[in-house]
Amino acid sequence: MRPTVHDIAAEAGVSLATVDRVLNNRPGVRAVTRGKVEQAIATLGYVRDVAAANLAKGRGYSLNFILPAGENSFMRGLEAEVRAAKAHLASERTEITIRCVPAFDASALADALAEARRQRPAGVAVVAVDAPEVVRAVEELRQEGIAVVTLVSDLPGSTRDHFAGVDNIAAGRTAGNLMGRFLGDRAGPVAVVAGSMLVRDHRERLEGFQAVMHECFETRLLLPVVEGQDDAALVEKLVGGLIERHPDLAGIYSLGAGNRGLVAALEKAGKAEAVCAIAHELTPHSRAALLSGTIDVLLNQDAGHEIRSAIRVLKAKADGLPVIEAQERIRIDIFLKDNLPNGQA
Amino acid sequence: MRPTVHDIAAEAGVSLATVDRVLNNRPGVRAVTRGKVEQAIATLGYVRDVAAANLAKGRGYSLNFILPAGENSFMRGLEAEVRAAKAHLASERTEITIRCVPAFDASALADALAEARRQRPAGVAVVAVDAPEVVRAVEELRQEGIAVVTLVSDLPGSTRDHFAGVDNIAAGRTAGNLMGRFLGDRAGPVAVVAGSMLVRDHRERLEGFQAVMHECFETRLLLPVVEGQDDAALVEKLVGGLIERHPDLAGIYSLGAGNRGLVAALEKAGKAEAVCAIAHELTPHSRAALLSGTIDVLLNQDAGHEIRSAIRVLKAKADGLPVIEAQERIRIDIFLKDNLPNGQA
DNA sequence: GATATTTTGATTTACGTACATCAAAACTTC
DNA sequence: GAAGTTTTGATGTACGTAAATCAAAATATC
Repeated sequence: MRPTVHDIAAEAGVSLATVDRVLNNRPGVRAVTRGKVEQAIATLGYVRDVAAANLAKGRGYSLNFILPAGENSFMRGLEAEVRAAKAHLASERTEITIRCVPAFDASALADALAEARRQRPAGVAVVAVDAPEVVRAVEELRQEGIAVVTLVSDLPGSTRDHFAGVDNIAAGRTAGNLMGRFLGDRAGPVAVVAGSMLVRDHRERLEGFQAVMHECFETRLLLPVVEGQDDAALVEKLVGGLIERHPDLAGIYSLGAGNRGLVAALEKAGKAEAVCAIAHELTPHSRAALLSGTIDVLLNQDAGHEIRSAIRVLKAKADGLPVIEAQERIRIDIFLKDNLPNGQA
Repeated sequence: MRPTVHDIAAEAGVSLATVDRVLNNRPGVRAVTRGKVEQAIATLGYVRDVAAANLAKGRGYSLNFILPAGENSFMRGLEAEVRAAKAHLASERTEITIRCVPAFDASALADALAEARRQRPAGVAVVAVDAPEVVRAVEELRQEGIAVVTLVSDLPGSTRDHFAGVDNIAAGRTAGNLMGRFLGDRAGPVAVVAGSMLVRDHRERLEGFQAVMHECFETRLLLPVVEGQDDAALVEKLVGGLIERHPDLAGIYSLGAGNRGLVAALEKAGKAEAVCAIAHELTPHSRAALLSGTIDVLLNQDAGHEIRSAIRVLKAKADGLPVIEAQERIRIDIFLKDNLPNGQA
């Protein structure tokens, strides 16, 4: 049987009340007595039963998730994962609230954060927009002792407790490495389609991609970046133009959303096979394109992992517990058609 | 506030005892009354507080892990992850016991399973050896209501509750796809080094690799498989021989262990750059070789994820709860030097 | 050595659920 | 409608910890 507080009291030769004072570091215990209790804890190997403790404290965790609204299928997938976690955690004294705000709108996000603060949750997870007013709103949350985790897109310059997302520079480098190797000696330039250079993760992916191309495949011509605003129709038009202007186009790296447009343009031009296409995020559409061969590689961040990691971290921070960084690292999934998971998404 | 059993009783206009009878489906409740209670549960949105319930039940989970002994660094990594989980779960009424048995020894494994049965744990996780006596031992555990999860290597033909490991056919296919694409038009044959064809996961990786090479890169010559017994010295000798006999060797797929030998042979022959090497499992050595460029791709299964998944599943099964298969799928990590995690391992 | 102060003990209640007991009420059945 | 059976209520204890109260003991202060 695991030792309880009673066992500690007996072992240390003190009362239950004193053990409680030591365990919850309340005042009124002499150093000698505290030592005896700590000794007993050590020899018996006592560990506090967190479930019982939370029950006694009447503690619950209330968490707020703030996500961008809109059609972005990755974000909608994220939201679905939050809802799934919410259902699952209902039995574990954890209550989750979801709030959607217009995408890329810093002031709307700052307002949402201010409102979250009024609800005094234990923690807030937010897909950050990189702007000063957002940083300020986060700081105010932190000052009230509310834990903050940034999700997918980080907020440097703030004191957020943690970032639950992938290393986008590494993602871009990975795309560059694969592009360079897949093309081998084949001639022709490589194009890059971004969503918007205003978004931090896109900037970082581009940075990584260009770095590797310059370091390792310096003879390959990189065309100037075009911005598709994560909009399928615009992406299709832009990629169509690229193919027309560069009939020998060898590869395309699409580091934002709007993959439907990318796929449509490649297939209409009959370039599905000839052009090596690397894109981001596994969705039903991108999955189909990977299987058909139009897309050659998909880089992905697992939304479910990000959400569950964010929740674990928020709870730990709310309890003042340490976080195991290695366990919370979100990996970059590389999907070829041969290692696609069978399930949904 | 979340509703409690008391709220249900009040809402349904029955006593606490009746609510309890319904919740834990004990006998002695008329259908009408049961209906009233269920209605109240639905309207109030009651969810049982599992922490409080476990506390009341005095329930704890005792889990047994049975792993292969020996020098295999992947297995030692697994064991380290089990120990880490054990420490972490001490505060959550979960007790983990680890037992190591000689590798590839079916009867020793069957004995260990029989002994585990005597301890009557809630669940057992085991790295299976694919043999009839092991299947029998697993069946006996299952008949006593003990949950069983196979780890890393599955046990088809048994009624184990779950397999926590990667799809090794997909892993082999992935290796084949990458090998074919990385080589492109470069001439030369490809060699495969396995550990032993007696081991199921090695057989499956080989099967996947060969399938893709034949389907998609049919002009590429595949040399006959050599078996290195997961032994670094033997692997080094075998690979050295391959390089001598085939000066134009283009690629090597090492689907087992003994990567140290692979790396040594390639580097001694001055073929570190020329030969495309794909191997399995991220260890300090393979990591270094990936960074230096001797190994081009590492496929990996995350030991920590496998262990934590096994624990979640065992607990769920012990409670008779459903498992979210999508959440428990163990992915195949593909590591290039650009997306290596920073941490340990 | 009397008084003030700090430290400790003993005891109680609470958290939300499980489980047991015994009595009371509601039904069957003939 | 009496006897038997099933259903329901009322109540208490337990799980391991938190938190509070008040009294008792130990120590410090002058």
